[in-house]
Amino acid sequence: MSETDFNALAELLYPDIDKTPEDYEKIYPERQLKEGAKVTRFAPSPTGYIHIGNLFTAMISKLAAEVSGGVFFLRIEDTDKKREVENGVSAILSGLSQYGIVPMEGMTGEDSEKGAYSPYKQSLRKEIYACFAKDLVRKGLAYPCFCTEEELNEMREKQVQAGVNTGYYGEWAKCRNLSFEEQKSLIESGRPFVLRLRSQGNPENYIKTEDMLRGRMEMPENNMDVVLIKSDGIPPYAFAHAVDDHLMRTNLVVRSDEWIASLPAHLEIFKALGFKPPKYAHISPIMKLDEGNKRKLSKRKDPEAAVSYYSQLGYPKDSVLEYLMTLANSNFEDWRRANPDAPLSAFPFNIKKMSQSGALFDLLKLNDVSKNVISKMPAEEVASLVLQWSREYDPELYSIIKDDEKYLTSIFSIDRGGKKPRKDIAMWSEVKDYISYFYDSLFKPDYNLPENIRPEDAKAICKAYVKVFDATDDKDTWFNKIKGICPELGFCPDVKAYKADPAGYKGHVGDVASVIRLAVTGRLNTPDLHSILSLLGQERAVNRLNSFSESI
RNA sequence: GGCCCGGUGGUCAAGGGGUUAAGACACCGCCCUUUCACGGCGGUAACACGAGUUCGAAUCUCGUCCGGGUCACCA
Repeated sequence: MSETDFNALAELLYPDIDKTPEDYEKIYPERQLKEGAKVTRFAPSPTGYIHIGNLFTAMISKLAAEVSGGVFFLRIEDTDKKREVENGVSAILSGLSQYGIVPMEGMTGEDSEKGAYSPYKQSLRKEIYACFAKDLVRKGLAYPCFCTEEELNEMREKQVQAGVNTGYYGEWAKCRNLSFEEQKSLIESGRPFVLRLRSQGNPENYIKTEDMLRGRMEMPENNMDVVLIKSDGIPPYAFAHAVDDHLMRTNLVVRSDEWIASLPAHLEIFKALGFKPPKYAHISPIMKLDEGNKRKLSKRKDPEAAVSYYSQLGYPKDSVLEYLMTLANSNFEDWRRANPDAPLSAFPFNIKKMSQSGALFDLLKLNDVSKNVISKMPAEEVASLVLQWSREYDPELYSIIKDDEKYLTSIFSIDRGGKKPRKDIAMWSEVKDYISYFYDSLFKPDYNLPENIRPEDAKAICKAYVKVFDATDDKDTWFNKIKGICPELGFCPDVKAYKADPAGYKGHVGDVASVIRLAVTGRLNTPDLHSILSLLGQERAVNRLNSFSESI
């Protein structure tokens, strides 16, 4: 085919496209940013709720932009209408914003956006893609392919039988060498077609490329005549990626490492278009252990893949984010210990320090991180987050706690603050059980007396204690009273003295306290007992002591 | 299967020719302590395997094995 044929073909294929690539270069000029500033994007397809891996990449992209003084934007890749979901953009936006990720530019709602490189939704960029596609046709680097699905399948079968690589390439690429007349008549007859890249690559040649995390990589050149424009006029990922990221002036593409395999094709498309490719950071996906094997978290199979899973269980957003940070940069934990109160954004994130192998998602570690996060929150914040969470996910709990936020706050104030705060709540869904004994409607005790205490003694302890108990006592007075009833009950008020002579007593003051704790809370382990008793107040505490001694 | 990327304790990982091979989570023990938690101290536990280069290899090279990814008009 001659140059004039290419031009004629281009006109035939895209008669309505008047703009040239140069026009778009002017419309979307180079960004004026300082040296080294990274322009990154998060580019999901609106296929439903956001995946924890998506959140991870989004967070990394945002961080990379932030630490370099660059731009992080959101582009929606809605080029596959089959997979699209109603309100997909909103789902993504709300998923992100729940975790404090607000793009600086791009889509802001189902049909709204901000920024000078619009539109940020690929389905709205059809004309732009067509313009660059037309340009490639003109240059002889793209051609229409009229093969049907059946033909393609047939070809693939033959390739499998012949033991060669599958795909549309080389001599298998039937439509690659159609004459202009053939193309013309097929187009004019209305046959559907896709536009393919006329690959110039030879897999015996290797391309060298540099990945931000992996360093040098060598891969065979692409020789696939990949699809640039689908029969519906919309490009698949590869072409849209090249055009959009070039025009939006993205200079760092952070994406999951499953894209590595298609990098040679992407690079060839950039080259064909005359674009300078961005830098790439291919990050490893988050994995899980499934019957002894590692595999990528799957949205379909694994509930913990959806970010909603964590909201439902009530992990605070910072817990998830901090956990993800420990996976992203392993020095994060050291930094956090050194800067316990610094905001996440103060961390000197370094994308190059990211690990190259996929990390197993570790819920235990998440819990630990979360306990730390929650332990640092003021009681007011805990109360308000619990209220917020329960309103959505546990209406029963909400109805019980909603009317007295002050009381709720005092519950969470116990052993909070100071240098050694309690770390025993990892997620809000644990709270109901945790605070149950503070609410009569939740208090369903199952008294299990420790083996070393006889029921008669437990009864005697309650009886004696009720007589001296005063909910308004300060802590010292309170404890002294407990010590005070010890001797008459046969218990030792001093633990050390008891240990020196265990045979001389029924037990020690700790055992007495345990009985009181059990009577009042229904359990053997609780936060500070004095605070609990004060909060419960005289009447409720005494009632519980009495009903305890009746029921054992 | 071809191609690509990986492989340090159970998990996350530092370390890139000489280290007693960090640290965190989990687990265990002790201490503190009216319980639990917190905190402190200590412990169990790792360089996939085999060659090579080298005085010396977790580190460099090759091979093997294992794991992951990818081979669409999906992203």
